[in-house]
Amino acid sequence: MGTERKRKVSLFDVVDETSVSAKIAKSNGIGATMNNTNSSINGWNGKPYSQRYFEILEKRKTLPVWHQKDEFLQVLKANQVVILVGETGSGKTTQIPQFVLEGVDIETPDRRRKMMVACTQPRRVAAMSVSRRVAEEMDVTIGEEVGYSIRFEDCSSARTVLKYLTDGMLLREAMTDPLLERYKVIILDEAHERTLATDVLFGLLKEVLKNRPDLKLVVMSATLEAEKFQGYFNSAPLMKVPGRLHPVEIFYTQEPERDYLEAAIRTVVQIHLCEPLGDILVFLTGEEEIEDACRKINKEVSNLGDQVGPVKAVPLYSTLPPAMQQKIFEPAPPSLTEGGPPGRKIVVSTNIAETSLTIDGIVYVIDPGFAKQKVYNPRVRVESLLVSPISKASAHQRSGRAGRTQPGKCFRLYTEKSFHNDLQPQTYPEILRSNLANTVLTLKKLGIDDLVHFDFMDPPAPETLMRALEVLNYLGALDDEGNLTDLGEKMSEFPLDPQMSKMLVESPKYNCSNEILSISSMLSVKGVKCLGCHQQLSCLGSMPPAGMHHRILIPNCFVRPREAQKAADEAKARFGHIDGDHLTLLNVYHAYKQNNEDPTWCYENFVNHRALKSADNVRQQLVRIMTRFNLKLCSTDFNSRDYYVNIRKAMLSGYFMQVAHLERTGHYLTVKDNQVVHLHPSNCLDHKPEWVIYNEYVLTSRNFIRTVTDVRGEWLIDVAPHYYDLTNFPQCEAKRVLEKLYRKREKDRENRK
DNA sequence: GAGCACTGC
Repeated sequence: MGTERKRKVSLFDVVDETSVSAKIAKSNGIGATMNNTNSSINGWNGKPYSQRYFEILEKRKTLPVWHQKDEFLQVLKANQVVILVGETGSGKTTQIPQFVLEGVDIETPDRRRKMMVACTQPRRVAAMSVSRRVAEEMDVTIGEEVGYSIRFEDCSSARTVLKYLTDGMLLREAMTDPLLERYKVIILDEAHERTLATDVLFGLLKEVLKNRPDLKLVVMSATLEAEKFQGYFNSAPLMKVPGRLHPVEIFYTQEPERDYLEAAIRTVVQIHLCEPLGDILVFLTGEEEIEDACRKINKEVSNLGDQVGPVKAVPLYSTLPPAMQQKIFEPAPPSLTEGGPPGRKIVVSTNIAETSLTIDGIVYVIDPGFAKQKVYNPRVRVESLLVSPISKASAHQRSGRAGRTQPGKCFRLYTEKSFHNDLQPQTYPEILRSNLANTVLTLKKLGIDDLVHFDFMDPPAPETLMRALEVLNYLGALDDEGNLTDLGEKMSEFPLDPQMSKMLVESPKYNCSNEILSISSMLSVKGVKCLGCHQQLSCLGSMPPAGMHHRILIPNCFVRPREAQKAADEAKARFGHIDGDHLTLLNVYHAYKQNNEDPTWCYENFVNHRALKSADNVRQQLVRIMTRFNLKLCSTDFNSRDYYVNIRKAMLSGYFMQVAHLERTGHYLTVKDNQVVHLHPSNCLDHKPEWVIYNEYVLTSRNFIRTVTDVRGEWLIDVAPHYYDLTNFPQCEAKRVLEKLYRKREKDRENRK
């Protein structure tokens, strides 16, 4: 205990910088080489430094983190794990990895190859853009000494010494390289976001560090949670880097607000009337609410007459197409009259503006204190979205958005008392809010056998883990002892849910892996709903003219513009397969390929070209994995009666736990769980099948099952007899039907004899 | 006859 305390304190002691850097330079190969060679030559690629390098270097020297370089390297040298806390603007994401490269010896006995430094990011765009920036700072070509790796794109080479990658990607790498032996230092950035992948990496790295004394870990985080990290990593030293944000004044309401939407709009108008120039950022929970608020804001302000400056309220949410998202970067509208009051831009956004997207020029933030958050109910195995209060950390992050370019103000639409008493300190980490079937499969593949004693920073509910183990056991990925089976090994390699991976691995047995690949890919692309005209969506046209926004719906890949609903429905009907939505998706994919992936064809047929292109991309990745396992790519003859039957049976091999039965009352009940569900109205069935297989269960205005296909009761007992074992089945109508089917099967067998 | 916080492999 005494030594730990001493170690922590020493971090904040004044360090004699010259002696430290001298020691560091002496103690390692790279730093020494770089210091000793002519400073006009880049030690990484042997080329002379460009003029730009020195220009950027001057800017780098002004970053807060720059002044703690020697201190950081000293701490890193003395410890295996270092926790670094730095607020926005400290420069930690770009600079710390470069410091590491200077201070740590990455040479290997094989002089031709060096070890790497990895820096993880929760988002792809960040991995890409930060690595580009750092390559520029180091004056090297992106993809050479500095690279990045994200799904579908590995921009790195044998020369790469610093690699930015998504946290999910590092986890994938760990599956083939369990000790992460290519890396000398791993930096987990944005650790406070606590993504599922980061949380799994925490536990995994804690194990790996024991077996790799030469490996070092740097955990970088933005907020208060640092002490929790410190506790988790055996009192690793903590270093703090100041941020560079302007001060933000916080205001609370005197009384709780009954209607936060109304209060938010009222606050926007008040700011606009009373506060100096500067743009406003409003946080709301979802698309519908955001569009509504934008309309109301624009209307209310224009009703105030021309004594008041004009406003432009722009929506921002992830499913808005990129071209529409660009609108948030347009300048505020000019004053209506010469010398009249100036205009103001108002961005109304979901949580996307909290972390993923930064908008400069925001001076005012309005925070009603809510966000839609994923919750998982292990009992019914359903994930759903709930509007719930945000955490203190989240509120802090939101207010910080007001101080990026100048001092700002944040209006919290709740009382100060409520902030202190009601808000949780941190957002519940994702691992506590998710279905963990896929995570458990990954952990098993990573060699973690004892999940109960795995060192999670926040252990998930035992019931969630039990559910995950149960699902994987039913799927045959784990045996009864909980060990990974050969099937499970293969399944874990697919970047998909276990049900879908199982269906893919089994599909050659049903002689339809080509078709199952297409369906899986189509199911993997998310729907895009957006505003704008049809032209724009089809990727053919440009932005719609101002004021010409129509509401458009695209479930999965289908486009349905409000002004052409009938034509769109007719187009969809042409692809429709009466036996179900999965088969309809297959038809769309086939038609897309037959028409040479032509965007014009997509436009004419009301399908989203972008979605199909991305499905095709996913498909190629899945094909590569199938080929690696020697899983046959095959199809049943299209003219055979079994063509669709085989596909539907193959689907059941993975989704036999997602089946609903039509009761005599006319309602569907999910099998075993006996939940009342309704076919989602987007389905293309022309009848109500007795048994349906569904892709997802969504809780919205009612319990819906979405993307459904007709299956036969007989297939259930053929494909998944272990799950449809009636000795372990709740009393219900479905059970009685299945009993009959089993009896019929018995009789048939006797007759044949 | 309805509706999608945000990521990631």
